[in-house]
Amino acid sequence: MADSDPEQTLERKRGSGVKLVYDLLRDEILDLKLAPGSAIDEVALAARFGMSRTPIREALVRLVSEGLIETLPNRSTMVSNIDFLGMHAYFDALVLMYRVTTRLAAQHHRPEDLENIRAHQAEFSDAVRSQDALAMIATNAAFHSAIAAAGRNAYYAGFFDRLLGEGRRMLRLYYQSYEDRLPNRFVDEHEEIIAAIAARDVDAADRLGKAHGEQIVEQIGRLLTRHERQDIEL
Amino acid sequence: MADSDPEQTLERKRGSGVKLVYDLLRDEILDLKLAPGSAIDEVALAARFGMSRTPIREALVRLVSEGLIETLPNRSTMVSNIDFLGMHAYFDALVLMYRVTTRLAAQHHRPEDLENIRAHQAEFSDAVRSQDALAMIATNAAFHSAIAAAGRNAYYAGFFDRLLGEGRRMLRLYYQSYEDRLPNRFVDEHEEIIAAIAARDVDAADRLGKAHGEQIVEQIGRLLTRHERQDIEL
DNA sequence: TGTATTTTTCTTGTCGACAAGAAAATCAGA
DNA sequence: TCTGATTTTCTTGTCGACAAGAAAAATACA
Repeated sequence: MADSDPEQTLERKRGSGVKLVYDLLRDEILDLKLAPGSAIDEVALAARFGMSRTPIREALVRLVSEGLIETLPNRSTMVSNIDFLGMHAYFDALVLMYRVTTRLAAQHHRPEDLENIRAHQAEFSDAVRSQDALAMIATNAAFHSAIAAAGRNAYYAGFFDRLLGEGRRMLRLYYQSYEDRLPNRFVDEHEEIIAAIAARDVDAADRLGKAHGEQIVEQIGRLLTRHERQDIEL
Repeated sequence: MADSDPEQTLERKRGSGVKLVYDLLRDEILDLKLAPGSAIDEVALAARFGMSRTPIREALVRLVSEGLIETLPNRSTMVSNIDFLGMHAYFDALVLMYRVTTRLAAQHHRPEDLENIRAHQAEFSDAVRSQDALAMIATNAAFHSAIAAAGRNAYYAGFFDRLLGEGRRMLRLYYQSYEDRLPNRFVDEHEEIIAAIAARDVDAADRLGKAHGEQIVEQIGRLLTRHERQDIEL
C-alpha cells in the first residue's frame, strides 16, 4: 500500500529529510491515521520517503523521546497506546495548564499576540463551519498554543504543547465517536477567552481557562465511561 | 585529552551504546563538566567511546530534543547555553511544580513511596555532610523527583524532572560561586516536607513546597544579580 | 498428534565510507 | 598591505551493507 506512493521523488535539501519524516509521522499519529499499537517498519518508511534508514531512524528517536512511539529492543517499534489509566492525571495537568497559560496571556500579551490568537481562532471557526474534524482538532490545539506563547513562559508553553499533542489523539477518538459532529460551543468559549485576555482580566482568564478545560474533560469523560461500559469491564 | 581515555574497551551489548553515551553526556552537561556553549564533536565522541558515529548521533538527537544541546545545520553542535533571560519563567514553573507535586504526594503517596523518599533524603544528607557539591545537587533532584513520583501524575513528574535537570546546571553555578559551601537549611526543609506528606497534610505540603522553591529561587536570584553587576550591564 | 529443537527469516543496531555545506586558509590583484 | 575570489579542510548528513537478536517456520522425535 505504501510502495505505490513514493512520498517525494524530488530532490530534498540536505538535512530536511528528518524534519519531513518527523512532522508527517507525528501528524499521522496524532490524527489517528496510524492506530495506537500499530507497527512501524523502518525499511517501509525508507522506501516510502525514498531515503535511507538513517534519517528515518533519527525521526523515530525524536518521536520516542516525546512518547509518541515505543520500541521493544531488538524487536519492533510501534505507535504508543493511549494511556487510559493515566487519563485522570492527564486531565489534571491539562486543566492546570489551561488556567496558567490563559492567566499569563492576560498579563503579558502584546498586540501582535492578539492578532495571532485571533487568526488561529478564525481558522478554528472555519474548520468548525466546514465540519472538518481533523482541522478542528489541529486548529484548536494551535489556538491554545498561541495563547501559551503570548504568556511568555517557554517552559509552560513547551509542556502545554506536549499535552495538547497527546490530547489530539483523544479528541480524534471523541469526534470519531460522534461521527464528526461538532460542539459549536467551543467557538463561543474561545471568543470569551480572547476577550478576557484582551481586557487583561487575569481572574476572568483563569476562570474561563478552567471552565473550558473542565468542559472538554467532562465531554471526553462521558465518552470514555460509555466506551468502558461497552467494551471492557473494570 | 579524550583520546587517552577510551571509555569502554569492553564488549558492549547490542543496543546499550546509545543509553551509555546519552546518560554520560547528560550528566556531564548537567554537572557543568561540559561548559554551556562548548562544541561537541561526533568523531571525537565516537573515538572516546570506541563506537561508530551512528549511536553517538542518536544520543545527540535525544539530547537535542531535551534542549540540552543545540545544532547549527551542517555546522557545529554545542551544549546549550543557560537561558538567563528566561530565568524568571523558569522559576515560576519550578515553584508551581514544587507546590503541585508536593500536594499530590501528600494526597496519593503509599508506604513504599515514603521509604523511597526518605532514602533519597538520607543520600542528600550524606552528600551535605561530606561537602560533595555534585552529589548534593544530584541527590536533591532525585529527592524531589521521588516526591513527584509519589504524586502519581506522570505528566507532572515528567515535566518536573525536566525542570530539575535544567536546574542542576544553575545550582552547580550557584555552589561553584560559593566554593561548594552548603546550605544546611535545605536538609531541615526536606524533613518538614516529608513530615507534611506523611501526615497527608495537603495544605502544609503546598505551603512548604512553595516556600522551599521560593527560597531556592531567592538564593539563585541573589547570585545572578551579583554576577550581573560584575560581568554584564543590562 | 503434540512437543521440543533446529533452522530460517525478518527487523533492528552498528559500521565504514562518501558527499554536501560551511568555515578557514590560501592566493591573486590592486 | 588590504580586499576579494578560490581552494582546502573539517564537520555533518546520508547511504548501503553487514551482524545480532528474536520471532516464526520447519523439522525431528515420542
